[in-house]
Formats: sequence, structure tokens, C-alpha cells
Amino acid sequence: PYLEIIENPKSRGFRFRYTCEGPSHGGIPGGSSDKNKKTFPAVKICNYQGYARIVVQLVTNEENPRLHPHSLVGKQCQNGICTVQCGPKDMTATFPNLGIQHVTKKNVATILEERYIAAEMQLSSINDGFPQEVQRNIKGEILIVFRHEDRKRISVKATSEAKSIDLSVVRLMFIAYLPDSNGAFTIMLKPVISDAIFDSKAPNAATLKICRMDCNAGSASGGDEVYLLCDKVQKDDIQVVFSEEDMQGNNIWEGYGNFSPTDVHRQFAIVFRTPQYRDVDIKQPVNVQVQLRRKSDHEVSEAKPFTYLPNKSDLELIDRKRRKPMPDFVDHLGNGNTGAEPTEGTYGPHYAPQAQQNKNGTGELGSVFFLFYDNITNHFNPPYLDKYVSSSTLTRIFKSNAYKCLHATQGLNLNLPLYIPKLTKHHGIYISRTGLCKGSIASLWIVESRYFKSGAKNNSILSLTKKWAERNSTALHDYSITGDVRMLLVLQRHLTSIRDHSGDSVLHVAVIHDQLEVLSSLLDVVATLDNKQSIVDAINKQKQTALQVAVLTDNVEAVIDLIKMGANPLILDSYGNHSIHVACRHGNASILYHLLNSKQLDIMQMDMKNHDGLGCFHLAAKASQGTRQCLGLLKSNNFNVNMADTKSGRTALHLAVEMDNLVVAGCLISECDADMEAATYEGYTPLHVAASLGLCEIATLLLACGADPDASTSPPGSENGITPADLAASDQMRDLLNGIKLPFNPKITQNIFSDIAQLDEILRLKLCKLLNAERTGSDWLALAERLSLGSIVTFIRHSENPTNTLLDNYMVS
DNA sequence: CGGGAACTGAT
DNA sequence: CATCAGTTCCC
Repeated sequence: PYLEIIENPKSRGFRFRYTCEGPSHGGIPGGSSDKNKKTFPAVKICNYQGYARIVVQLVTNEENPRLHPHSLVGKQCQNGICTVQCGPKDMTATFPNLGIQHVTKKNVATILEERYIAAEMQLSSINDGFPQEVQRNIKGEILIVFRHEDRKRISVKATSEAKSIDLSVVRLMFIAYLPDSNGAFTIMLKPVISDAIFDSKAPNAATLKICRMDCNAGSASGGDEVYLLCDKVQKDDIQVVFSEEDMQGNNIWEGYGNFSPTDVHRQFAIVFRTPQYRDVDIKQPVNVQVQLRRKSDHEVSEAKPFTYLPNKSDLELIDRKRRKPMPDFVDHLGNGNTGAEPTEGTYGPHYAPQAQQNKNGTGELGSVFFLFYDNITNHFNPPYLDKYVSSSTLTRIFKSNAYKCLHATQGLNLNLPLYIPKLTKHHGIYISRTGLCKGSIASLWIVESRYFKSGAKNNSILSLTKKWAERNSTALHDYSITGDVRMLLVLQRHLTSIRDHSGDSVLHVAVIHDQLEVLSSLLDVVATLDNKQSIVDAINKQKQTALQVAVLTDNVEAVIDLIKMGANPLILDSYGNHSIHVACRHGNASILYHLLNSKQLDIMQMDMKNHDGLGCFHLAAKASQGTRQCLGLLKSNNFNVNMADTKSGRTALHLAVEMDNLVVAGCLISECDADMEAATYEGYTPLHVAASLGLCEIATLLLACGADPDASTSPPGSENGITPADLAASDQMRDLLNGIKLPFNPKITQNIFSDIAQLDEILRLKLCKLLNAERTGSDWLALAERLSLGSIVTFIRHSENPTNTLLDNYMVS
């Protein structure tokens, strides 16, 4: 006969209870238990039929199990042990009511001692007479008492073992006893031990749970900051895992959220950066899963969805706009261009809004008028829009809104007094929605129906129309002579304020389509308008000005043109970025230079933070190119290198350190005088960050430049601050911070400069002479760049022989 | 049965 | 002594 476990207890999710919590909290469920079908631990005696006794007790989760001080409590439990009878037919035993009672730390030794005594008593009752003595109490009853030395031995053993017992995990040990010839259950079968049961309340076994995330989508290139709220975790033992499964449910990709223990806030929140997706160039959003994972036991939380989006930038939208099919001029012929006779009473948009020639060769037919309203829809809302409106209605509208009909006609001198057409019952009107995106402009086509029948009278509308037609044809002629498109544009200058459905003005569109000459012509024409500033600085639906679009597309010429026309670089887009922010983010030093020199800008405004709480220095430090030049420009324009970001109080130097970017960090320190001791909201200096991330090279740089290795998160005088050494991610880092020099361990990188490293003396002298000869130093500066030593140029600039110093440094590095 | 607060020990 | 993580108790 042998004993076998047919249902193991569930390993996780069960909570041990203290005595004070009472005995009734439900029993350990079985491993396969679920909500609908509950199971419980169960064992079976095989190869035997008849009565049997089964004893269950708790043991440790070790290779050689010891008795555990926790107690089993429940229906058939006594003294921490559960005893049941089974048989004679059904030889299985299930345990539906096994609770685990948590011994307090204080009592571990005492309880353990009791366990050992009970065990030895049990043993002696079987083996008869082993370490006990028989005494009688006052009433003469037999008491079994341990000899003093045995008691002592057990006590010592209990005390010493108490320390090493893990109170957060137990296993069930089942022992079956079969009856002997006397019917006493003394025949012991081999004990069997269950899977481990972890206390769900123990910090290192608690259920992992993601409660909330501040965002669940990010770009495929990763690096997006996410704030995750969770149930209690341990900061050194937790990961944020991103994973993706294929159709078959196989795990095909895994990435880890990027954070250090210092980013775990009080056990309940993690601030991390998303990992890069396996394919940075996805075209469609990809859904993946995020979960918490405990490093020590690989337990995971339930997964939450996360979506990787195609690397989206403002450029994305611009690209889309660029991909639209190119218009063709014949698209604009319209239906009325042949001069077809309109039918009375049906004055629709197809009656061409351009002056047409009559039989006498003068342009004086149905004309187009544009009304510039603050908000025309207030007056021409349905029922008037896109409809024929009678002259009496029209007159009423005109009269009531006369003061708003500012520039009543196209092609007329803007300074003319407001012109209100005199209307008769023979006039009709069609108000088109065209150009109404912004609700500011309507085209108003007024047609005198009588005209078509009986020829024109000397009507003011007609005389204006005639003027307009003449100017148009003259312009066209002048254009033919000069090829100067501005001849045509100037007649349409008022239309430059019209936006398309994306909110883009003609200036935006010209920049988007890289039409530099067009942009220049348009700007010249716009310059003649009184409201030129509002047109140049118009924003589209992303709140971008034409200048912003030019910066976004790295279009230096367009930037220069727009700035010349007085474009304002400080207008904010929907992310709170002004043009200077965008230039910094792009690392486009040339554009940045022009923006900074555009006019007298207010440093306070230039140096403000965007909606992500980042300033220009932050954005430039994060840029993937042109960083050094941009940082230099910012510095020389008095931007604040030590500005803290709004979200966490980090400076640009903190960011550079986080990115493990030696060059940028070096540049910030040596060329921009970044404060080495700048502290985040939590009090961390850049050295703290480097230490916690285990970035030895950066830490070496910081230390070499004078960072305080004893910087503390709390003010001087207080003893309780955290120093970089407290956060050191490795022993190597600790040594570094304690001033122990690391063994020189050169990285083998590209070998392309091996020739330079091996120059013989003569060649080297010649090279120095050549490069030093250029007085501005541009030659050896270029060499420094190529050797990736750009960050030290300040140090060697004043050297007598800069090239030589540079080469020396190169050898060393 | 789960949430959470009070208490305590370690640093 | 303050603070944080871990333990115990209460509801």
C-alpha cells in the first residue's frame, strides 16, 4: 500500500491567518479549483482496502522538510495537526477545510518546541519508552514527562531553527496509518508532501496587480514614460514585462519596461519607460500585453493591453498631406466657364463667379463678392446657406450687419467705404459654404436676373464687376510679360486667409509641399495686407503655424523666409511646443540659429516648458542629432541649462545621464556649466541616477568633473539622506563611488582610426603642424568630432598644441 | 474574504 | 530619531 496525492493544494492566492483573526476563513482550495467548481486537497491510499487514519501537518518548503511552526486549523484539526479516518470502501480523503494559522514571529521558537515535543511523544508512543519518564501527578494519574536534558536539547534546537524558517510558505505532509493486528493505527505508510503553499499576504508572494496606467499606448520606438499604479510590490524584485503572442498563443516577443528601483514609489507605483517594440517601423498599431513580473519567482500579474503605434510625429500628418493627389488646373474650370446662358431663377454655384464678357466685350456679368465676417455663420446659417435667398431678405441681412461687411468685394481697394449693393427684387443671391471652414468667409454671388434678359443698366454692381474684370485681364497680361506670379496673386491676396479642412492656410500648404518660390511670392503678397501678421501666424488644426511646419520639416529656407516676414516663433502648438522647442527636438542647429536671431525675443518665453514639462535644453539633450551645436546655441542665448522639468524635477543633465549619453553629458557639463548637484523632486543628483542605473562610465565622468559622491537626498545636517552609494546597482559602482579606481578596461570599438593611433613621431608632428596652422582651429575641431572627442574641445582649446593634446587624449580614451 | 490601518523591527 | 518595509490585527 502507498499514499498518493490526487489533488494538490493551490500554491498561490491563499492567505495565512493570525490567531487573532479567528479560525474560520475558508480552507485551502485545490490546485485545479476555480470559481464554478471548487476542489480541495485530496489523497488516496492505493493497494489497500479498509479503515485507515490520515494525519496532515505543515512542513517547510525545503529539500529536507522540517516541521513548520504554523498550524493547520479547521474541522478535524487539533494542535496544528489534522487527523481524519477513511475507508473501508472509499480510500480517498479530501480536506475541504484546512486553514493555515500564522504563528507570530515572537512565538516561532516556542511553538516549534511544542511541535518537536509532540512529535517525539508520538514517536515514543509507537516505539515505547524512548526519551520520556513517567511521573504521577497529585491525583495519581500517569504523566509523561521529558527528561531535563531532552527538554533542553529540544529547546535549543527549536530556538536555532526558528530563525531560518520561512514563515511565508508551507507544504502539507500527509501520513497514512493502517491498523495493526490490534486494530491500532500504527503501520505508517511513507509520508507524501504537497506542493508549496505561499501566503498571499506575504510581501514576496503577494498577488501582483496592475491597478491603473496613465497611458496604454505609445510609439514603437519606445521611451514613453508611463505611470503605473499597482498593488504592493518590492522595488528590487519587480519587472514590467511587455509581450506579444502570435495567433497560436506562442510568445514571440518580450521587452522590459525601463526603470530603476528608485522609480518604484513606496511599493505602490512604478514610473517606467516603454521598451522599443521589436519592429520600430510598424505601419499599423500593434496590440501587446503588459504585466508585472516578480523576478524571484517569475509570478506575473494579469496582463493589461498596450498598443504600440507607428512612430507618430507631426511629420506623419505632414506626409499624409503631401501624399494627396496633386491638383490639376482644369479641375478649376467649373461649369460656367463657357458662358452658357443661365436660366432665370436658378442661380447656383455653376454660374461662374468670374466676370464674363458680354457681346460688347466688356466684363460685366454675374460677379462674386466676398464678405469678411467675424463669424458669418451667425448671420448666414441655415436657412440661408447654399440656397437662393431673395433680395428682400438679403437687404435685411445687409442692413442689420452692415458694420460687419468689411471688405465687401473682391478686387476692390480695401480702404473703400463699405459697399452695400442696392438690390431690387430682380436680384438674387446664392451664399456658398465655400471657404467657411473657419466660419469667417462666405462667397456671395449676386446676380441681377434682369440683366440676362434685357442687357445691363448702369448699375454699381456692374461697374465694379467691370473694374474687376479689367484688373484681372491686365494682371494676366502683366504676368505674361514678367512671369511674375505675384501679378496674379495680388488680386487674390484676401483669399490667403482662407483655410482648407485641415486648417492649413496657403502658407502652410506651400511649406508642406516644399514650394519655396511659391511661399516667397505668397509672402510678398501677404505683406501688402493690413492683417498680414494674423495671416503669417495663422494656425492649423494642430495649432501649428506655417513657421512650425517649416521647422518640423527641417526646411531652413522656408524658416528664413517666414522669419523675415515677421513670423512669430513663440506660438505654441497643441503640445505646448513653440518653434524653438521643435528645432531643439529635431537637433536642427541651423534652424535654431535663425529662430534665435529672428528678433528681440523674450528669454522668459523662449525658455518655457512644453506640455510635457520639458524645456529647450531637455529637448535638445534628447535629440538624436545636432545636440552639441544646439546646446551651445542655447547656452550662448542664456537659456537655463539647469531648468528642472515639471514632472519630476530633472535637468537636461539628468536626462543625458539616464540615456547613458556620455557625449551629451560631457557637453552639458563642460560647455554649458550644467549644475552637477541639481536635484530632482526626490532629491536625486545626476550621480544618484548614474549609480542606480549602474552606468559606470557616466559616473566616472561625473566624479571626474567634481560631482559630490556624498550628495544626500536630504539637506545637510540630516543624517538620513540617500547617497549615490546607497543606490549603487553593482559592487563596481560602489567601489567607484568610494573612490576606488576601476582597472583600465578599454572597449574595443571601431578600428577605423587605428592609423591615427599608430602614427609615427614624424607623421604626427606633421599632422599637428598642418591642423594647428588653421588659426580658427576648424581643422583640429573637425578631427575632434570625428574621434568622438567633441566634448573635450573646451579643455584643449587653449593648449599650445591642440592637435597633439587631442591625439594624446584619443590614445588615453 | 479582502482591504487596510496600526503596530513593530531594521536600518 | 525618522522612515520604510514587514507584521499583526481589525473590520
